[in-house]
Amino acid sequence: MAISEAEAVIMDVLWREAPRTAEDILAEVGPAQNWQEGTVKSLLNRLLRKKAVHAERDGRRYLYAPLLTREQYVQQESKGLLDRLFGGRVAPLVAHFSEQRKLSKKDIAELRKLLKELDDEQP
Amino acid sequence: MAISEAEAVIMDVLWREAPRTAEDILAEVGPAQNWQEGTVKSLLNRLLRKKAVHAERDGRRYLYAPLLTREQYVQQESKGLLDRLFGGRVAPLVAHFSEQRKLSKKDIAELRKLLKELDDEQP
DNA sequence: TAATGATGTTTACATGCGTAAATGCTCGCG
DNA sequence: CGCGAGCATTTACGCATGTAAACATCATTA
Repeated sequence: MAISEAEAVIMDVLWREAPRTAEDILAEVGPAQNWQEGTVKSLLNRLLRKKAVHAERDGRRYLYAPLLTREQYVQQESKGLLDRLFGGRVAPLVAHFSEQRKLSKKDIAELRKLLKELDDEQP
Repeated sequence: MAISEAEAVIMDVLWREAPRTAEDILAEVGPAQNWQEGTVKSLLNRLLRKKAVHAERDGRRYLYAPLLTREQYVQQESKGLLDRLFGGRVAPLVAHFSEQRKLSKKDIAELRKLLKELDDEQP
C-alpha cells in the first residue's frame, strides 16, 4: 500500500529528525497543516499498519521512527511519475521544465556541474 | 479537482488522437487495461464533470475531445512532485536520478545538448 | 482511592476512485 | 407503431483518504 500525501507530511517530520513523540510531531506539523491531535494519531496508526514507521514504547508514550527511508519513498514516487509522463526517461522531463522556463540559473549551474562530474567519473 | 490515474489513461488516448467515440476509446484501452464498456463510460463522465474533456453529439453518439491539454496536465503533475520532493528545484531531482544510476547515456547526451542550447539562447 | 490528565486505539463519516451493473433514451427496422 | 440495438446516464459498492470525535488505559495527584 502506498503512502498517501497526508501520511507523507508525517514522514517528512520523522525524516528530519527521529525518533519523535506524537506530541512533537503535532507541534511541528499542526499549525501549518491545521491538524488536530486526532488527525496526527490516525495518520501515525495508518503508517504503522503500512510498516512505514516503527513505534517503541517509552514510558507512557511512544517514540516513532521511520522504517521507510526518504530515499525509498522519493524513488517510488519519482519513478512513477517519470514512467507515466516521460516514458521513464529523465531528459524529456528536464526538457519539459526547460520549456516552461522553470530552470533557474542555479539549476542550470548545478546541472552543468553534475554532467561534468559524470564525465570525470567514467573517462 | 485532479485527474485520477485511471482518468489519465483515457486522456492519453484522446491526446494521441481526437475526437474519438467511446467505442474507439474502449477498443484502444480495453484490452490492455482490462476495462469493460461501463468503466470507460464512467471515466468519460467524470472527465466531463471535471471539464477535462468536451463531448459533441454526432448523430446517436458523442465525440469526445480533450479540453485539458497534455501540457497542462504534465505541468501540474510534475510541478506537484517537484515541489513536494525536491523543494521545487530541478537540479536535485536530476541529481537523485543520477545517484540511482538512472541516467542513460542517451539522457546524458540530451541533457548536455539541452544545456548547450540554453547557452546559445542567452549569451 | 477516585478523579484528572496524558496517550494511544477504535470508530466514524464524507468524499474520491476503480470498476461495473442497471437503467434510460432514441433511431431504425420489422 | 412497437421493439430491439446501440449509446449514454445513473446508481452501486468496496476500499483509501482526510479529518476527527469517541473511547480506553494508565499514572499521578488531590
